Amino acid sequence: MTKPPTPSENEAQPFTVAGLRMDVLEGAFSWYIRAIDAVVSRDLDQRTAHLDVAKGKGKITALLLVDGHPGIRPSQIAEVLMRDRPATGRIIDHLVKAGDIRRESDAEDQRAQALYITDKGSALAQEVRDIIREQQDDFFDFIPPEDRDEFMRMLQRAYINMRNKLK
Amino acid sequence: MTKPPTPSENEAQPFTVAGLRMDVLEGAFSWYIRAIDAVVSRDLDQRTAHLDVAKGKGKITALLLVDGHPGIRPSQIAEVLMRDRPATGRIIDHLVKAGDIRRESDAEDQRAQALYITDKGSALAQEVRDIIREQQDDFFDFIPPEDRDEFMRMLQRAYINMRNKLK
DNA sequence: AGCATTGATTGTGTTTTACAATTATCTAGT
DNA sequence: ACTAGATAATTGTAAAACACAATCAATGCT
Repeated sequence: MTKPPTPSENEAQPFTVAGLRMDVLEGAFSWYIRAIDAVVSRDLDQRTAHLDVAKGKGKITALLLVDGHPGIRPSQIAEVLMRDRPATGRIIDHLVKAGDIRRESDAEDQRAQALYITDKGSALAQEVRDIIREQQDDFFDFIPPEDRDEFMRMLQRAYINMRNKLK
Repeated sequence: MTKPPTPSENEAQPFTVAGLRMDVLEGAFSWYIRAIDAVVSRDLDQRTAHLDVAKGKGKITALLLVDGHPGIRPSQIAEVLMRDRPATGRIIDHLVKAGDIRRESDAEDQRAQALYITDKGSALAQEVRDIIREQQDDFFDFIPPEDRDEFMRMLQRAYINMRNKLK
């Protein structure tokens, strides 16, 4: 690939992918967010391929939420996942069929369900947590530990900020 | 959104969504990345709903790449998008039918195509860039300008690091 | 010339995803 | 207490995204 004239007023490193300068993407946060999401998601799919939560768009989150919040309702999970209730219900179906969680009817509200982790699900949750930690160590090893906290705070702030603006 | 049900005992709020403590998600970068991606993507879909590139999973990137790299090949776009060639080909089909780009056959390699922006596409690209900039200003206004560069560098490093590990 | 490689398209089947409609339960107002 | 409206969840369905296999054409290497 020929070396193009470097952009005059742009001092950011014009880094390339497939021989293409990426500065044409307007240096948009959103593009990198999406790309990182794609890589991380695929990698996570591979690492969890042998588990009930494989190919997870929301199964992992649902499992960990139930594990950490006994008696949680499907609608609460839906809100965290930012999915509608039907989609969330099917994720829960899947986990129930696999024997990782169980449904009970909420004592305070007969309409609602209360979800609880099973022994099998609890073991699975622990396994998933280990996998997530491994992935984090592998992918973010270039960030020194003290900067990881900073990065995490930045992501949390972005997430909170965005959620607040949506309503 | 549900009402905040926990102004009772805790003052060091550990960060909740829908009344649920989120620390059960293992403080995983990947979870926040995915959530932010979902919010940003939906918002971008709304902002571009009236354009040819609406509902874009890759159309916007493809358009900007062609605009910034005259003569680019579909396979190069596929590599940036991290999609397979069939998926990329259909995105290009869509943009060609809409009259935003045009195909020519590459002079150096008769198998390959060389893609060029049209006047219509060029105007669209400018419009898209404006929208992206607006979105960035809206969503990341909580980050002071000097920290935005830092955040951006962090994202770029994460992206590069991940891509390198995939090979 | 022969053969493996690369660029691109078409076709197909699976999986997501959102939306509408339905049932059951709760809450509020009269 | 009773009705009206809101909320929790499920089922059904249609549209869209996505990956994989097969095919065809052009290139390059030996």
